[in-house]
Amino acid sequence: MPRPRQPGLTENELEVMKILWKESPLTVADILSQISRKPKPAYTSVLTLIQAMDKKGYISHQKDGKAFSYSPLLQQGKFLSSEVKRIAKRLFDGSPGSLILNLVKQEQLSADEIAELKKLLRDEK
Amino acid sequence: MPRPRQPGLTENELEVMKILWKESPLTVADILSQISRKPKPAYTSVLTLIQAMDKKGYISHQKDGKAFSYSPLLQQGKFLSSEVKRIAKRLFDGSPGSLILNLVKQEQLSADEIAELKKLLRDEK
DNA sequence: AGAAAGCTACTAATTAACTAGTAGATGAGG
DNA sequence: CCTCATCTACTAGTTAATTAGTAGCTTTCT
Repeated sequence: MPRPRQPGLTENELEVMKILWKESPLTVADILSQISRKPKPAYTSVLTLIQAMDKKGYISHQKDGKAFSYSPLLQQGKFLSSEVKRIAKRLFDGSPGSLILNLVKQEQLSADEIAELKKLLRDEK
Repeated sequence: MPRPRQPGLTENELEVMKILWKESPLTVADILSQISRKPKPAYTSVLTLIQAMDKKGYISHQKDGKAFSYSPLLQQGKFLSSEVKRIAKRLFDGSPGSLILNLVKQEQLSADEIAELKKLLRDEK
């Protein structure tokens, strides 16, 4: 039996999506220029990655002059939601509360974040 | 260039660690009997996985009668902390606050969890 | 139109992760 | 002590993910 497909996005795929979420459509060259990972991958490596993402339905392409330009299909908000839910399930057996408590305990939050959190909790009640 | 090693634990590795965190030391047969994934993997598949985890330093082994018994070396608390930190960085560029806010917004927490969160936030201040 | 520049498609190689069989070692029981 | 059950070690095959080169097509510019 085979290696199972990674749920969600791989690291490289996420890097591309983050770039496209900021601005789109972009060509492969545009995306490559914004990739900070080092060593910077070859043009064709990014192309191959992007073609795979296209095939998986994460992005779409349209002809734009000489090159293809790509746009995100997977929405950032939806991805974050599903990912956060998946993490909670994976690590805390589906209890988002446990995840949150763990986070609050170990991280020091900014005053602004604490204030906003308190406000959210008030409304929740 | 190669495929990079997955940071943290893979799904199968995590399943084994969860079992060992509940009770240890355990033999391969013990662990296999507690694996709920279906189809249940072959004995030798679990053995291979466990040997790899041993090599990676996640667990240790000692002779126990005929078979080896395994115990966790990676502590649950440490793993959760590092994992949660990694997720926050990956998804929210290192802002645990953003992760928490996203979680609180989209998940309905139990009354107990809300209470405990409020208490934590009070102390934090 | 012809040449240069750039882009895509195709091919190929590598490693991690996963799966499982076979053979040989080891320990337990009669 | 010998047989039987079980465990380990070794081998091997598969797919996903990643990397990048080469060849050929397409656009653009002169």
